[in-house]
Amino acid sequence: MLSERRLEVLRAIVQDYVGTEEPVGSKALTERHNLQVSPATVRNDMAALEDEGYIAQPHTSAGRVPTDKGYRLFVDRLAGVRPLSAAERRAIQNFLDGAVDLDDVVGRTVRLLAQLTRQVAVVQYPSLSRSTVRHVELLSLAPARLMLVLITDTGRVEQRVVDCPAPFGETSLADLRARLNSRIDGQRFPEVPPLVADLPDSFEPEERGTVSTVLSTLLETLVEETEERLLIGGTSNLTRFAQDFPLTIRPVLEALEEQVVLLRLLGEATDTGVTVRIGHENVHEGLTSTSVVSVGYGSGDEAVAKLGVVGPTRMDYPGTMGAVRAVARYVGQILAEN
Amino acid sequence: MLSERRLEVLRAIVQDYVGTEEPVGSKALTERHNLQVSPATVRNDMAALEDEGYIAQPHTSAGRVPTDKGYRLFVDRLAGVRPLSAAERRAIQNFLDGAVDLDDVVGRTVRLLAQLTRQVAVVQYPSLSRSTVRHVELLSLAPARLMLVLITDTGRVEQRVVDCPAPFGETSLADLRARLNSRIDGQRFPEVPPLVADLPDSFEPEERGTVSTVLSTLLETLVEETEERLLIGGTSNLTRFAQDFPLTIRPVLEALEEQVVLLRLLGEATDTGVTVRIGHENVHEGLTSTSVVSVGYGSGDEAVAKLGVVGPTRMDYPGTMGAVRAVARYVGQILAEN
DNA sequence: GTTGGCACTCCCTGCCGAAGAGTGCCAGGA
DNA sequence: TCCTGGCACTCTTCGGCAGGGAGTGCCAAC
Repeated sequence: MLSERRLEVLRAIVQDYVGTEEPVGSKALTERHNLQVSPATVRNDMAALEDEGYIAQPHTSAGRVPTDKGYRLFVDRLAGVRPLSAAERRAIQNFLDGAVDLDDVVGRTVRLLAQLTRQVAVVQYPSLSRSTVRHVELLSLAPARLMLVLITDTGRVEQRVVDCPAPFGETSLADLRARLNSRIDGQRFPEVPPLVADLPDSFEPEERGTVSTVLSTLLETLVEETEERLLIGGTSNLTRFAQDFPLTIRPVLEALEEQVVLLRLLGEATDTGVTVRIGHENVHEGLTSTSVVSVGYGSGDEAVAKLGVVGPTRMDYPGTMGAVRAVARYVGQILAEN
Repeated sequence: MLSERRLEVLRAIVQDYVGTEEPVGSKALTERHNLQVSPATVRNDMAALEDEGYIAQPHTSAGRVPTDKGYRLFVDRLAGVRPLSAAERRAIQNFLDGAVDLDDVVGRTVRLLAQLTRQVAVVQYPSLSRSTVRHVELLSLAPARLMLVLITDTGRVEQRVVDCPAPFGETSLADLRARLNSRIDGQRFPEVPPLVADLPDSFEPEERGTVSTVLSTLLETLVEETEERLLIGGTSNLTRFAQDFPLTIRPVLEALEEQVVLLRLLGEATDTGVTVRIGHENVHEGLTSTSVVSVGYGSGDEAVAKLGVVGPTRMDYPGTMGAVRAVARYVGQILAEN
């Protein structure tokens, strides 16, 4: 078990390294932190921390750098989440309040997050699978062509063109529209299929084909569009850690272009609190030198989507976690208000 | 006036430099290109080209590199647009054919373009200002709350929530919906305002407030959303020219995050053909060492939006122009089919 | 107008030595 | 048992310097 002071030394190393971006030595450490012991003592502690795998030396006779394991300990036991200042909170609120629609909310969120954390921000669109149906609309585009519009409680809108097997009259259309809405309004997506299964039966035989087509398109939309969309921003922040540049940044940019990878990254976030994945804890190869800080957000108690940031393992964890948590909270409020 | 052979030398320099990414000398040039003259002669030609400002030396006793002016001459007079191979064309067609809706079309296009050109791709969503109204839908969400849905001929859907000054009955709603559609269906956006100006007058006094609110929201949407959205992709391709890395790539990434800058870039593209902006021809500071190849695309004869790629001035212009043109053409077809 | 020859310039690489930062270990003291 | 000062050692970094290579510019000859 590590003594209290050794933990303190680790904390100091992490803080200094995050600040200076350079390996930190024993002398500098005693000068900048009020450790009450001499550099020699710190050296002993550092040797112990190194034996345990919490820190490492880039080369003999260089200072120490935290390992992934060291950051993990730091995040779990040595650091809290730094709350944002009142000014920052006001800025978030003001910025998000200006949004006009869902796209705008997500767009603003990603910019805000990138700016606050000075890192790459990733925001997932509110997932359809956990949202509820607010309204289904059917429009006639041509005698045998309809447009299906699906509106969710999070403000998301999906539309599909439906080619009907036979012409479908306006009155039947209004009828179908009304019945559909009365059945599935307010329902969650997974609950929809059984509720509409018998709808074709209540129509005239010659209309059943069209009704079935409409329904299967609707169900397809519900399933397909559970495929989750993402927005990312702030990639230019990657250039801030410019040292081992091309080698580090390339795979990260590539990983960020793959939705699948990102979704899995965010997917690991739990509903309840801020999740941090450090370095090699990220399975994807290109991201082993980055950390991901993510959290769920939603209009109510339950998370409907996730958001987070991706940055170097050498990041300001307390500040980043604070910013991510705060942004998620405000976005949730905004969604709830609409 | 430059002699035929000097133009040939310039073309050879551009081609070699694009291929090798290194300054090209007289000897290598005579070896790799069938110039029929000796290195010494080429040196004379190079000196002349340098006097005219078409090429430059990074330093004394290095090879020559094309200047922006050199690339310009190359693009304008020395190179054509390289058509894509049949296999490439098939690949484009297949890839785009799989798209399910407008978002998907744009998403696929940006990925395709990035992959084909191995550069950063930018695709503008079909602009609302040149599209026509296909349908307007009004839904009642609550007694005094409506949702306005606007569907365009390019398949784009915009929605807005409207808070009404007074409750609005279902029959009035249907009435308003019908009148709106009969007036503006198929109209271009700029033509809409005069067509609906007198609509409130034909309603009962207590309903006029709501009708006006709906109309102003509609007009706002038409104007606001002429604010054009963009999708970009393939930023990891920026890492391919890894030499003067952090300095070059940083401002480019920053520029790419600013919609305004990108819109202006694409906006310079003419409707008719592929436009190329080389190096300093781009006004934005961060993009002076990049070239932009862009073109308009649309479902008919007229361009409804632009797309293009951003890459180093040292790029394969004929191939890039060919790819951009081909992709634009196929996207236009896809849009026309829907 | 073209060509071969030749001197010159400049970059790149590797090598060397000095300086600096940081460590590990040891012996002495509380 | 733990802390401390001292000291030798290691390793990186940086400037200076020489050698090799690539490419040019110019000149005289064809």
